[in-house]
Amino acid sequence: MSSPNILKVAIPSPVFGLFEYTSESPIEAGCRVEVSFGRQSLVGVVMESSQHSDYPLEKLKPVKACLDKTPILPADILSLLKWAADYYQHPLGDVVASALPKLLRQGEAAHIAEDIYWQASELGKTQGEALLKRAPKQLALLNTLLEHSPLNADRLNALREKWRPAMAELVKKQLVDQFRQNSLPPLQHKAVSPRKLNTEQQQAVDAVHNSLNQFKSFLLQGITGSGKTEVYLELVSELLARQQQVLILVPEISLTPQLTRRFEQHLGIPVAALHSGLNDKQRLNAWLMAATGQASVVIGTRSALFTPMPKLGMIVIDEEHDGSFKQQDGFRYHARDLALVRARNQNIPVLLGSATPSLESLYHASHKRYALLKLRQRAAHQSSTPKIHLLDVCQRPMQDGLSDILIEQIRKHLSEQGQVMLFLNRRGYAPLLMCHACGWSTDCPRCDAHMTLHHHSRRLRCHHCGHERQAPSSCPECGSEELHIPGAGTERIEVALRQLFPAARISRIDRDTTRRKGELQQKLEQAQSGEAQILIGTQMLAKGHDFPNLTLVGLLDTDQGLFSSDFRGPEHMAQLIVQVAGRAGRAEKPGEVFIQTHHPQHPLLQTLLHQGYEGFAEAALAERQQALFPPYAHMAILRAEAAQRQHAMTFLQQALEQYQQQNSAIEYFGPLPAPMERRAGRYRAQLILQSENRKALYSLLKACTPTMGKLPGASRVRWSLDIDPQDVY
DNA sequence: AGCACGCCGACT
DNA sequence: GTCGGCGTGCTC
Repeated sequence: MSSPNILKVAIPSPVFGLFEYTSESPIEAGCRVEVSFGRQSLVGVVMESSQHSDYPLEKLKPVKACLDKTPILPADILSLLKWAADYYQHPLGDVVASALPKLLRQGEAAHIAEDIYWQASELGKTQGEALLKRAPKQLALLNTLLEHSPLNADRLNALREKWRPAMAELVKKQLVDQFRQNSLPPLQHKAVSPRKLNTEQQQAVDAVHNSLNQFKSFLLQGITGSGKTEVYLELVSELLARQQQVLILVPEISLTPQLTRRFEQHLGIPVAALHSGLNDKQRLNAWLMAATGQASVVIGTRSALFTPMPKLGMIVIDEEHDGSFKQQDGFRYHARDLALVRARNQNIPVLLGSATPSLESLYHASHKRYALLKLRQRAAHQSSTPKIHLLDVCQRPMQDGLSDILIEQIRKHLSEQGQVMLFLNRRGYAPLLMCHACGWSTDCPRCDAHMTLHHHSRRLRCHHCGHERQAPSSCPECGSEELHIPGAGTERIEVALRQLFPAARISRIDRDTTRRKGELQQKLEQAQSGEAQILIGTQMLAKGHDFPNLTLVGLLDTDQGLFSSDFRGPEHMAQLIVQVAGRAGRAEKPGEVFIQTHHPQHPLLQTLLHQGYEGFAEAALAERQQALFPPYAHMAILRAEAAQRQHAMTFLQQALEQYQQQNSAIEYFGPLPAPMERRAGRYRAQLILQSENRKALYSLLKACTPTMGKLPGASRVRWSLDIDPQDVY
């Protein structure tokens, strides 16, 4: 009898380190195993197998079952996950779990589900047109099949509506063959029309092209409308010709469907999309298609970074400055940063694209860590950069957050058949309700925040914890009926606009009006078709959408962004302004942008206006350097929340003392209560760690984090460590 | 995170 | 006398 195999297994549980099990037969790293863990049964992933164990052999349990014959996570993904768990100091089991689709986490078989496919038959190909003269719907469907076949229900739904009755007829007439199979049928590539690239686009393509099959990072900085997507398309097409795969990461607010369609149309191949709109089964299928190499292109949000791709040749991060690449809870990784690690491990290029690159990326570009590729020209159908006006609203007549000048401009642009887009980063009707007689206001009972008034539902809602109640019609403190409604949110703007422009078609796009699935998509299409004349929305309207008829953009309140307490506040504000300004204007219709502010002399606005985003970035980076903020220093935040303020603070104090015993070159700020201390009834505090020496910070955290839970105060708090935090909130 | 064990208050 | 509150500790 040979000695049993010892497996080191990553368990989906918040404990640091691996757990060892025995197995009669050897099991490869990357396979899932079912194991008993304490009293529960869990699905874990084998990370290593060996013949030796430091743990007493008789205490090891045998694995209950091996779920995969071959690894579902290949060696390159396993090593990326190990690296990430170490860098972000997060339990490996949890990290590994986040790389798997839910169904695989639950132990489902790693097979692509059997599906029904339809394909034009020989008869259909030759006789279809003649036989279907009097059945135009069936003929149209048959033509779709001839162009794209074979197709399954998912893809047919994407291409046509109400196709099932016609399909049934076609099958009955034997013009279409129907068959089941559990893998994607061989793809039919359709002819791809060549893209016309301008000089800069071609130079960008060439630069990346010359670095295929080696690790190199590129920052593609292209102003809005300069055709970054064309560059991606050209490169992807080149990689497809080399039989390689491409991974494209996009921000969370769903641009995926548009981009997916565009890639499918231009490349003539199905693209595996991994975004929030999928159900578990679809997600698993898309993941498996990528992992088996059947899907050549994967477009997905943050977590798609961990998709196994055996022939990966390039990674693209679109809108690389976007905050949604950073996970904000649990395993707090940054998909853009990890994409660089993956590309380096696999020796492939990585392309970061943005009109407004993050200051980090510009910093890396200026230190030659990234090659900078610039697209300065707008494509032919685009107009020159729009004209930007700072609108000083001090002392000006305002109506529900709209200044008289802006209202006049809206009127003018509407009369000239232009489309208008207004931004306000505050949803609801008004940020609070206030008693004119006694000063009472609608404070949330569970948070240090006001409850927002929602006019339509006559309710008050806290946007931080979800607490909700009926809006009172008189003051609950003094009974006065004189309730003051200060400030404006998107809902109020919408109401005001409907009164001012009763004939205009107005569409509001924020979290309240796009709650249901597909609603955002539908509203955006309405906006793109020009059906909506005035669009009012929050940030979600700002991301990457093209509105062909848009001539006027208004930013209704920039002041909150100018004085944000977060060190990234100015950067985000500048990116928002540049991104939305870029949406305005076309060749025949120049665009105009109006920025309402009480602080037109603010240096951020002045620099941005006169020196552009690059001038702003340079100034902002100089400020970061002075204050020793990232990217000039490395930062981590230890956060804690508890039912009592003192519990959170005490725990962080204990952690600080533990850190200080290590004697590193680290600066500490805190422990301090969080900027909004109370949220959902819990008190939050934070301890900021900062150092110019990344290694020092890393080894300090590595030494302390795994035992952090053993501190005496730890049981009273929920704590988390955020490496390279996005926000200092 | 689960899920136990464990030692003190108000119920049939 | 028990049911159950959540503090504490462990999981190969």
